[in-house]
Amino acid sequence: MGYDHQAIESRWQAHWQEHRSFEVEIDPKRPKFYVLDMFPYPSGNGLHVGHVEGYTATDIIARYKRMRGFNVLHPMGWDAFGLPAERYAMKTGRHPEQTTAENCANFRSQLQRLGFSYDWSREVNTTDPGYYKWTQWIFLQLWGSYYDRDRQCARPIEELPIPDELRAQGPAAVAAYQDGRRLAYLQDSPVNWCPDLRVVLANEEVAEVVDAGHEVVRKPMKQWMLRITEYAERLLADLEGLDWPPHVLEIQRNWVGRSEGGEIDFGIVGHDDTLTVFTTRPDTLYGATYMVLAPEHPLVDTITTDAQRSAVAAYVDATLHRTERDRQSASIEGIKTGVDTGARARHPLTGEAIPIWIADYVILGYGTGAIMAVPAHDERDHAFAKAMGLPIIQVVAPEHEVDVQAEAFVGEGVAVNSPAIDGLPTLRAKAKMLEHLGEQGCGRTRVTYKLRDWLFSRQRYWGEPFPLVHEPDGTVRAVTELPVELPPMSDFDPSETGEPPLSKAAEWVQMPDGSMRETNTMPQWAGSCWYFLRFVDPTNSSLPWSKEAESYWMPVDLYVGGVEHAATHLLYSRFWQKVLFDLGHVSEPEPFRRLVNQGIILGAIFVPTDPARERDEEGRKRIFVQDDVETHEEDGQVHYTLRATGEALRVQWDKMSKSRGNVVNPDHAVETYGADAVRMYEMFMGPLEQSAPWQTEGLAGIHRFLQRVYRLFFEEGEGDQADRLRPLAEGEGSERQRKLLHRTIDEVTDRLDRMSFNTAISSLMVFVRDVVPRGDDAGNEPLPHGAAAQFAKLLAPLAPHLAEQLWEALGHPGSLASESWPQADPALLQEETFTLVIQVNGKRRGELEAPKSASKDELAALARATDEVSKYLDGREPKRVIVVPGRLVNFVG
RNA sequence: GCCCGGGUGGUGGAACCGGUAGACACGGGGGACUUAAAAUCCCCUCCGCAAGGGUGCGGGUUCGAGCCCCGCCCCGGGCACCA
Repeated sequence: MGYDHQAIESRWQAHWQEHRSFEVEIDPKRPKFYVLDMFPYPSGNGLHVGHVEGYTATDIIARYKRMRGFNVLHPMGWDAFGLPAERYAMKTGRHPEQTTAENCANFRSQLQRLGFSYDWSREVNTTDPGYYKWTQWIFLQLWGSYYDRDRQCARPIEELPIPDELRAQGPAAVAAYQDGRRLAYLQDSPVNWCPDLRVVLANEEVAEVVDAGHEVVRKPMKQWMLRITEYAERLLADLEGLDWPPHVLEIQRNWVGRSEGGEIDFGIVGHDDTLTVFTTRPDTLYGATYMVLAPEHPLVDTITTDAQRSAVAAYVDATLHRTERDRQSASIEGIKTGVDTGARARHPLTGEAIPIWIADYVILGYGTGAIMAVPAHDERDHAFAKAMGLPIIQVVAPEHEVDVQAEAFVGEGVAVNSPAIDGLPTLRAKAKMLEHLGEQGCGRTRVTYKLRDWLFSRQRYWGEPFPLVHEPDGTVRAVTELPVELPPMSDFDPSETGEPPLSKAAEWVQMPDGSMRETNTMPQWAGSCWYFLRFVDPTNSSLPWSKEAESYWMPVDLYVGGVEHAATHLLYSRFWQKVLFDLGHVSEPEPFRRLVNQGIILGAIFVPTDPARERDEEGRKRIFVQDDVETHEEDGQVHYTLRATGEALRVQWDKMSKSRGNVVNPDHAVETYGADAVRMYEMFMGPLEQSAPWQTEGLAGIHRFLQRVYRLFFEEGEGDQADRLRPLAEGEGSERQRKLLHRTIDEVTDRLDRMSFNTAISSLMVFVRDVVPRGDDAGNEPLPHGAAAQFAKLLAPLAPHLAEQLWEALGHPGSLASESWPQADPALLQEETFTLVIQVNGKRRGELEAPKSASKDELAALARATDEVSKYLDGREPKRVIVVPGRLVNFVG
């Protein structure tokens, strides 16, 4: 019969399911290990091999840690709210609830066929009212809190101190005061609106949508915002101490975008208003020759002179209608536009009147939305000054000559033309200037962040409803009865003006008491911001999670997923975790201790070798898939040609995508080669973090290895007879076999600890190759029973089905999953001799077997006596002899 | 432009703390078994006939560099009017 992967795999999958092998409970006596995958959006296309890579890695770790005695939490669920289900529904008329349920079932069975050891009793689904009840509950925690800047933590809104004069103005004033400080608040301001998708987007989402070819414009709308900016400093500081890839830490730091500088107040000629700017270069204040406000800046209206009013209005209007793409490309080309408001600012030190402009290179949301422009020392200001003919004054002098009229000098130097700070180097000049301004009462140090508040409402149907109602008097009230369920609807099209689909559910919106429900829904991130918390206690109906479960299981010890979530999901999750931490709902300020990003699995496409033929008549790229291509070899080189015409092609490895047609579905591979082979191949391709091409030949190679393993244990039965376990030797076998076994145990253990799965597999391959002598000596050292059993255990995390089969055949009842991990005997890892490399002048000239116990002098003497050394020293006495015990001897002469 | 990664055989990749470069596979070549093929097993496979040369290129440190330092080139990713 041979290695029948289908029979073996379905048998053990059924066994695990039947025996609930991977279900876990809190056990304070045992150390816990929480290993988590980024849960998938269950799309209609099903799982692809890219998902499988990350899931296999976590499964190996989960199984390994179980065998090492840890109580392992390894759950899976579905991030099932989102736009695709809704769009699919619009196309086909099938309700998202229906398609989502089907897709989840499909994903689950695909995952089960791969033999992943998830605790399925903990499965969660973000679209389940029993789940999103708690998403809504967390939202109400945010809505019900404010950020106490003195204590640097969130506190219930009831604890917000109300100034006496406000209290005197009555409850409406108090409510407005509170609403202005809640961590969730309504804001009426320009948002990123995508007319194609009819949806508003968070800042983090804009780039992706623009890349997909959609327009994004800025449009004023009333939106729910989350005050993530209050957490900027903590989101930054707490990155310290996380075991995350440096790359992801950098992305997070970039998003938070901390910068230190100062605020400077400018008076406005003829007005009482103060114009405050943020700058990182207060030392260049004397070089400020004009001011720039963001077009949306609230002061624009007040200060614009009548002569300039129409020009300013036109510019503001144009800015609002410019797309993000426009502004991006303008920035790359360095094109600057703007309009003079006619107003003049009073320089705080010189008293000079300098013009105030508006320009869209200044952004309302950053700093104060206004800048002092120092064209001599800022490239953008320089470009603008050149374009508008504004003066450029040098106030920083580097060691070498610079011409600031031609080009901005942005580096450090010594302050010049700056009476208050002349002669000071930049760093000290900055501090001195702020100190000086502080004394005058017109400046202070300040830290700003690029991070903006998080736009949290979407005009979609398939998302969590906000648990809020609007009273007729305009106040907002929380709904205490959760969940607020989505009303059944069949028409989800948002209106062109951006009215959410839920506004059409008239009966649902209208509350009996006359108030109206909020009709926006939450973004897809909401459900994924806290799912790792729900997994610790997924069926709790009275609490989102019990204190006990949370403090036992959290934080996540290992989190594996794609790097595409580095800015969004991870930042948002950390933010929610911190709010929950402040309010005492969780015990840790950071949710994910260790993060690993799996690489992308690449699929093959074929393109013409001839560059002239890369595109067809219509200018489209000509790409072909495996099925179009014929492969043949010549001189050991593989050549590809187009089957139809014989045209020469070359292979190109590209990210798998449906449009390119190079997606590999794991189901087919599982059927042909088996789940164990697919899992092992994905790990054998290379380091987990690295991208690698999917090559069927490699998968077949792993399959062959598993067949070899099978044959190592079993001999084929004759006729209808089942395969039989080979006659095994007692114990761990010969000295050679024992040494090999214990070296393998040692290596595999070390390599799994380092998540170096490809090299762990190579250790197993060496064991299988060498444990039983081949050829004529085959009968001399049969496979020993003890070694076979320990090998089965080593194989278990990587190829769990086959490992179970082997374990059972060795006479062990039950599953191997809860057996203990083998331990290497240190005595057997010690070799008595080693290969001593002999070098002369750093070049390798020979080697010999030397005893481990030999002293440096003895090693040198052994090496000195060899013919090679005499030959290459050619009669000279070595000037120096370097001996590295256990490694080499080098004669320098 | 700035900031992170990374460049090792025909291919995927090994190489711990600066100490035998190319483990383990894929592909290729040769052989055994077979009437034959498949499957399986065995041997060879960085380049070179050899001396020797080889880890993107040029230099440096060192007895010794894939690994450390300096200067480039290329690939991947992130950020990008953030004052």
